[in-house]
Amino acid sequence: MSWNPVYRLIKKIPRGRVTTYGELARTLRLPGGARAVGYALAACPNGYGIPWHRVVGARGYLRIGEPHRSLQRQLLRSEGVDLESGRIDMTLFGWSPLHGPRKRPRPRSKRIHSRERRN
DNA sequence: ATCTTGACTTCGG
DNA sequence: TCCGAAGCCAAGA
Repeated sequence: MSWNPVYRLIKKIPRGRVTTYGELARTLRLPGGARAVGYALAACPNGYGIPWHRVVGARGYLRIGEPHRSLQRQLLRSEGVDLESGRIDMTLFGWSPLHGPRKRPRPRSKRIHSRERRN
């Protein structure tokens, strides 16, 4: 079970961070794509310390149905992941197995044109 | 073999 | 940014 590459990778997700089904699928190059990850998680065993709750949809929504959904909310909240808006801000809490924490986009400034290019 | 369903993502309007 | 449609794949019925 926990020798499953999907689970192994999920174990690497840091506390307070989340990643997506698609990201995991891409990383592992799963032919089945994102859905395959969903299937793996549906069969996810308990008691192996697999932080299944840190896997969310590409847009920061929880894809699992009740009653597990509530548990996932609670677990994420306990780690400091903000869900108040109904979805997770991936620019803040997203994490990639390959690239680590997702880079926060530079605040869109209004005065871009007056900026001389550097580098 | 066909159809449905789901812990999905991307694209176009 | 929001929403529906389409693409996608494995499992069950």
